[in-house]
Amino acid sequence: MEEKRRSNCGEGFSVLVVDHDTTSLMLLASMLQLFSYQVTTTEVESVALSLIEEAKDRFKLVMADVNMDDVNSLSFLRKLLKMNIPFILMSNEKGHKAAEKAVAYGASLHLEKPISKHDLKYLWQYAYGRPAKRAKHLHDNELRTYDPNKNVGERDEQKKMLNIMPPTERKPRLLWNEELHQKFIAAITALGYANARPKSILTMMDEPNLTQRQVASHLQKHKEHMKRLMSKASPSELASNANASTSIYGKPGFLYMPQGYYSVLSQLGGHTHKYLNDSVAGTSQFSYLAQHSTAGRFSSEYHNEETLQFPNILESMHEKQNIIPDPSPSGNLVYENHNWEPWTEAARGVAEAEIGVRNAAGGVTWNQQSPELAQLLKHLEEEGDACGDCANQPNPDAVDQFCEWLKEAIQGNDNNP
DNA sequence: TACTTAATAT
DNA sequence: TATATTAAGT
Repeated sequence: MEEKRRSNCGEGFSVLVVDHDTTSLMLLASMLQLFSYQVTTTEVESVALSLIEEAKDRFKLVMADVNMDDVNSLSFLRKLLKMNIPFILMSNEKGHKAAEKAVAYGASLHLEKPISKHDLKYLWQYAYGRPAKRAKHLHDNELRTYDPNKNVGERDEQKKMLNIMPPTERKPRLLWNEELHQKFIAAITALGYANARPKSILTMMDEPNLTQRQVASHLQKHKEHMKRLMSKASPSELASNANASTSIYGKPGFLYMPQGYYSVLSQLGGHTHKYLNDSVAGTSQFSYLAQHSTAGRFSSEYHNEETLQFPNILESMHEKQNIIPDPSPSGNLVYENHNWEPWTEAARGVAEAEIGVRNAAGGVTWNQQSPELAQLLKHLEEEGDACGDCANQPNPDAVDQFCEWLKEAIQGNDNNP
């Protein structure tokens, strides 16, 4: 009964055996057949290759006893790796050294000769390894690829063979805590969204333990987040953006600022936002903003009322877009170019949504239904440059100019409903 | 090469 | 779920 169960555990599993020594080749082949493996044999690597090429997916596994100091044999192994065919290396050599060498060349396993039946029973499991990956990691000296699906015995065997530590001792994955994320945001803000590339972000962040890939991954998620925010928060806004325009100061729901004022607003930074929130505390006027900025886990985790990033978003979106007043009599704003990347579009939408405050109906009247801007203006005129703990104080003149513009914007919008 | 995106793995 | 990696394309 034992014999019967053993006899079909390799059922339909096709193995190619390569061994210069005909005797051991035949011996192994017959043992494999005991377990119902489909066996093909050859003494020569080149024949093995042509057999593989004949039917690409035929062999799930290659077992080979090759001379690892031989150039031909090594190129054979390399080709196996390239084709992602797992292979097991066999040799008469004993001990860790041989095994280590074998695995370094990408072998899924090293078997010492003579091969026993016991070695072969679960051979098929090695077909699911990823030799190329394993080999590559070995070269990096960071073996992270234990197969947790292997049973304990095999794992131990592998561990012994490789003389390396278990996965629990691998480096823990990076946690993007708020501080790190803020650093990331600061970097892409400084670079400008349009120029924010993983490499430059990483340089800017100056975090020695951070890798470019990690930054790239985070950047990807960040972009997706911006997109999501955009589609959730203002589903119809892009459409109305495209054609509606009511004054030189904005389209419905939005306030567009000339170039010079972005940096002012940026430098006011969180203070601006905090003021706006505080100043309307208890009113529902800013409920949209609050809802918006805390929607979803990402924002609530990284943003609070004091750390919203919208001025920075505005600044950087401007770098790319160069929004200018249209000199034409219609007075409409135009964009110099329209090649926003989708996610930049999203960032812009978020920023605009937070500057231009919408009422429940989705429209805006700056001075009547959005007292925040008027209050901001009032605040700036009264306290202007008294920015207190503000690290990078805006130029007072710039603030004055901004106030002027803001005043006009409020009135102008009123004049052009 | 460095980058992006989508898909998938962990 | 968040982060990491891969695949495939520019």
